[in-house]
This record gives sequence, structure tokens and C-alpha cells, in this order.
Amino acid sequence: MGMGRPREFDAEMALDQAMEVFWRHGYEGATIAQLTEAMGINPPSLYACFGNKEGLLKAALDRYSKLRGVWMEEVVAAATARDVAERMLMGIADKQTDPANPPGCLLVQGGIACGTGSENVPFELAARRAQNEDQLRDRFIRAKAEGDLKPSSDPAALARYVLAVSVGMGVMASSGADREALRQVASVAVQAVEAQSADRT
Amino acid sequence: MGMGRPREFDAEMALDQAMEVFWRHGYEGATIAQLTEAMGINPPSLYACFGNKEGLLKAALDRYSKLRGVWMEEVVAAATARDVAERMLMGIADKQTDPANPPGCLLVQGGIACGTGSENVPFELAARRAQNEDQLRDRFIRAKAEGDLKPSSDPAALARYVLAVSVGMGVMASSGADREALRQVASVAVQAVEAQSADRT
DNA sequence: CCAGATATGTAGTGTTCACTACAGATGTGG
DNA sequence: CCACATCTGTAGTGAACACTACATATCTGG
Repeated sequence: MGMGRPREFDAEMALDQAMEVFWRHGYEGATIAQLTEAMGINPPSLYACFGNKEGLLKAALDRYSKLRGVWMEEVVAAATARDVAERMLMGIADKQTDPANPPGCLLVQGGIACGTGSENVPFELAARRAQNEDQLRDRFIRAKAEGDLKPSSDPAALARYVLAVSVGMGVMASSGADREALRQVASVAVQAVEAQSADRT
Repeated sequence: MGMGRPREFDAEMALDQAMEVFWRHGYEGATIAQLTEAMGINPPSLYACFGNKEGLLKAALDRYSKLRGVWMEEVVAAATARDVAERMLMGIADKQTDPANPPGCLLVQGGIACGTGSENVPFELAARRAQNEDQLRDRFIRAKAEGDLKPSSDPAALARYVLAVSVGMGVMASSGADREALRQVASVAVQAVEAQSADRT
């Protein structure tokens, strides 16, 4: 039994192009025509490879989350909770204004609210964001155990806070905020984490 | 010359219903069929009164911003910059989880990313958010002049920061965060403003 | 009571959407 | 070289979309 005609396009490169379209226009705003043109393929190839539009989004999110997860490992490798927050938020400021990508964050731009038939898209994005929150929370739990964060601090609340600021910065970036403006936000935000840190005597 | 047949529905009540649909599904996710059903009218009445879908959104945003502006006046009436931030963020936590409305904030849920033909919807929302940022900034400028905020503080950055947190909380609310979770975020966030406040001796 | 003006309900309009049938192309195993 | 399997391009499919033509209804001014 033969193995059939081989695929003529690179699935990962095509995903990168699809990611950019979703990033810029959101899930509902992105059309199959735009996606296929950006990916350099025709609709049947897209459907054979990814199932349907939502399957393509999930594949793009997987790829995005994977790259992001690697970066988050670098972030939580910082020495203190304060440095984790700073590295995270300053990095977010830079990434979300990187001209190589659309402004903002795919996990936000992808679709915060969706119409009938796409209700689970926002959930899908939220689940990916929650992964990052979990990474931060675990790191802050450790920081508290190490005495880096005050005994009165709440690692889960801190992680949720840092993520909330990240998301807010993403929305601002997508509506035109420049890198310097986002860095200022990050700089202020870090001070809340500092306030939860044990005094360095 | 006669004045014609009078309108049979209340435009403001209809707007409230339309607002809720946009809030829940976003601009692109909301269909004319859903909007007219919620408003209790037929398409010709909608188009005669609001022009088109985007006109309806703008009218809903006007109404939303007006109510919000009144509330913001209460917020900036707080005694100190820290209290302004606390009143704002705690109020946001409550409002965005008020079961009387869809979760989150219309100025975010309305549409962060849109497809071809609706590119200015995100700008429209951003402009409304900017109004709130301006109100906060003016208040923080005053706080700095009064010596409430440190001379080294940056009122514009602080205002942008508080708005970023608000937006981030809105996204979290729309993806299921409960009131207590948002209040914790607000509580942490306020500490950054506290850190910019002059020592109360 | 009539003429002009505006609102309403019914029933569509053309367009765009996500998705696919089908035929031909290109590979593998025997 | 042939049977089989998978991919690719062309050209559509029905459904859903924003929006509207039109006849009718309800008002005001004279």
C-alpha cells in the first residue's frame, strides 16, 4: 500500500503565517482566504492538515505557547520574585512592541469575545494564559518558602496580578502604546511585587 | 408638513439591550439578528435610528462611557492618589463581576482585534479607554502638586498603569475570574501606587 | 379630512463566509 | 507498470451575514 503524495508545504512555516493573521485580526476577523493566502496554500490543504479553522487556531496556539513556555522558563529563573516580575514585564513590553510581530499578544488578540459557534475560543486562550499564571505562581510559592517574599504575601494573588498587568499591557500595545509607555507601566507594576518582598538587610 | 409617525420603542432602553449583546459577543460576534431581537425591534427600525451596525456600537459606547464617566468622577474624588487607585480598582473588581451585566468591560469585550472593514472599532474602544486614563492622569498630577505623590513619581505612568490593571482584570473577569480573585489583584496593584506616595508622617 | 412625513413589518437583496466535491498529480509497495 | 493512497488546484456549495425595497400604518399641519 502506497504512502500517498507528500505534502508540498512546511506545516510549521505555514503555522507561523497563520499565527500572524490570527494575531492581527483575531479568530473571527481572520478569514480562510486571508489565512490560505498568507500560508501560501489552498483551502483543501489547510483542511486536510488542520481539520478546520478552529483546529488551525489551536495548532497556532500550541506553537505560540511552546515558544512562550521556553521564554517563561528564563523568566522564572531570575533570582528573586521581584526580578522575576521585572524580567517578565519588561520582556512583555519589548515583545509586545516588537515590529517583527503584530502588536500585543496572540493570547489576547486571538479573541476575548466571540460569536455563536466560537464560544470556546476565548476559553482556549484563557487556558493558555493560565499556564503562564501557574508557572509564576509556582515560582512565587518557592520565593515565599525561601523567605524572598514576606510570610504575609499571597503567591497566587501575586501571579494573577503580574498576569493581569501583562494582559493589560497587551491590549495597550495593540491600540498603539509604544515601548517606552509599556516599560513605564512595567516599572510601576514591579513596585507592587517589591512591596511584598522581604526587607533586604 | 407633518412630523411623521412617532417611534414606538425607547431608544435608550434599546441601546441598553444592544450594549449587552456587544458586551457579551463583541462587535464582530454580535449579529444584527441578535441585536434586533434583544432590542425588540426589526432591522429597518435599527437602521433608521442608528444608521448601521457601527453606528449602533458607537451609540452604545457613548451611553456606556457616559455612565462610566459619572462613576469616574466619584473615583477621582477620593482624598489621595492611593485611595483613588483603590476605589477605582476595587470598584472595577465589583463591576466586572456584577451578575447584572456580562462579565468584563465593554471597552475591552467590544473588540480588541477586528477583521477587514471593522478596523476602526478597536480604535474607537481605545479612545474611550483613553478618556479614563486622562481623568486619572489629571488627578495624579494634582496629587503630585499637593505633595501626595512623591516628586519623583510620574503621574502619566501611574495613570497608564492603573488603566492597564483595569483592562487586565476585565479580560480575566470575562474568562471566569470571580470577584474575590479580582479583588486580590486590585489589592496588590494598589501597593504600587502606595510606593509612589509620599510618606505619611 | 386630506397631504406630507416618518416608522414599522415582511420579505427579500447581493455578498461573503467556512467548507468541500472532484479530477488530476505525485508518491509507495508489489 | 500497476493498484493504492494521499496531496493539490479549480470551482463550487449552502448558510449566514449586513443591509434594504416596499407596502402599510400612524402621526402633524392645514
